[in-house]
Amino acid sequence: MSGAVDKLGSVGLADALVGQSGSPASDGKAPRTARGEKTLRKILDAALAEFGQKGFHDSSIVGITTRAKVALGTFYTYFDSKEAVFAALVRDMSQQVRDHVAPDIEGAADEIDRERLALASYLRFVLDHKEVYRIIDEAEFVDPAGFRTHYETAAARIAARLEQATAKGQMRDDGALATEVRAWAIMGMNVFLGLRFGVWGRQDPELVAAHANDLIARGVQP
Amino acid sequence: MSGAVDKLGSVGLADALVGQSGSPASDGKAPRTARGEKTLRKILDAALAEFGQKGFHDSSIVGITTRAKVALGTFYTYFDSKEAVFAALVRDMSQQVRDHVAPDIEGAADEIDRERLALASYLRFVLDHKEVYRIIDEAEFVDPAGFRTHYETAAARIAARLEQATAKGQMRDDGALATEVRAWAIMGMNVFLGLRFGVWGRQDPELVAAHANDLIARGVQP
DNA sequence: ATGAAAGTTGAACCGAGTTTCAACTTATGA
DNA sequence: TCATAAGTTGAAACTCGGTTCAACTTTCAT
Repeated sequence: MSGAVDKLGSVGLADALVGQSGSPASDGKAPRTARGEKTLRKILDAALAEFGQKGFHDSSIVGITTRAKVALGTFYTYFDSKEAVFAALVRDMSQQVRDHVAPDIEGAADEIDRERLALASYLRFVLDHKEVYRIIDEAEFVDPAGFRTHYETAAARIAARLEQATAKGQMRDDGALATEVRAWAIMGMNVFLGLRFGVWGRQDPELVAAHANDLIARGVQP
Repeated sequence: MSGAVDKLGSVGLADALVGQSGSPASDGKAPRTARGEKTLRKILDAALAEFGQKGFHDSSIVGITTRAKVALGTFYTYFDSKEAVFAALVRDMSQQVRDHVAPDIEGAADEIDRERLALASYLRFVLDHKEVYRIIDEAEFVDPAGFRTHYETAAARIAARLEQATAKGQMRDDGALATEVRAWAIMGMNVFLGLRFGVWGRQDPELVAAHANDLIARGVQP
């Protein structure tokens, strides 16, 4: 619930700044020593907590540096602005979700059941990382590019799995548009079930995922 | 695209302030004359445009009053704060969506097809009122109560329709949880398809709705 | 017609929070 | 060991936009 980055097993600190491909906003901000690396991690942890609890608007740099137990000015050694930390965080969190779900969907009986495992895994993740859910959602307004990338990437992953299902004859082939519609539909489903049964209320992830998967597999027909 | 409130056929101006049941934030702010009513409408129209284009953070009261062509101080005759207009707008927009969809789903062949009509109608709405989509989304952070009410109400409406479907033997009865899961799943689907094929891209609503409804009705099975 | 109520105006106030910066401390490697 | 680079500090400058308010104008009921 407290949601420190290291709790989630943060991947690549410098990466959060520099991004997977190319530079984000500015360079020369990456830490050059182990000491700096540690400070950067403290700031990211603090930012996650601050933004997750108060949202972007009500969060402040002072709030972040206080939590991180560093001086105000230190913040600007690693980030150009409030928006910049947020963007770094979005990239990081987006990666977290991916890395959490990936191993959980490996041993799937069939391609459709894989989606059930994915949803269950995602729901479990939301259940103990509500802050992450919130931050990604708020990215729609604070870091639109990061937001869009996050969802387009996720949709592409789902679509790829659906292609697999089609190839294996486990899914009806209704053309490319159908596949994309299904991918986005499944993603929207997952996100809203996360909101309803992970953030606003609590419910057994396996149960919810089972019902949802039933919908995907057979629809609602009697 | 410009999205004036009157373009949407705004319902109850005073209602937007006072809310359907009870008072929102403050009273004594409702206009008492036709002149005041007109000014309030101008401000709400301007606020919709401003928030829709720039988002809450980058919007300003000055921006709103300039668009509305009224003095800065006039704003405070009708609203207590920036948050207050936003909340009023959310209530209003939430109503708009409902009122737009309702008539479109009346002549439905069967209960499941009703969901197709609902989605198609919603997609059409999003297509020419992107601002509304954005404002409701941003409500998650600016007016959480309004946001939650909007989606819980919408989910309840979908669930009620699904009950109907079950009663008529057009839907499998898998218990109460299944119904709620389905309702939220369908809602999430609709929202994300709106984002993908209405806000970010454009696509024939009827086509998208047909594919999505197919998923709901029969699932993806071969 | 006239006075009170409703509505309008915009300059000025105000607080809050971001960002800068020059002095200072710690680490590193030659 | 010493010089240089990296990192840290926090007070103060700066910005910006929300909010207030007292004077002024319009409307409307009597």
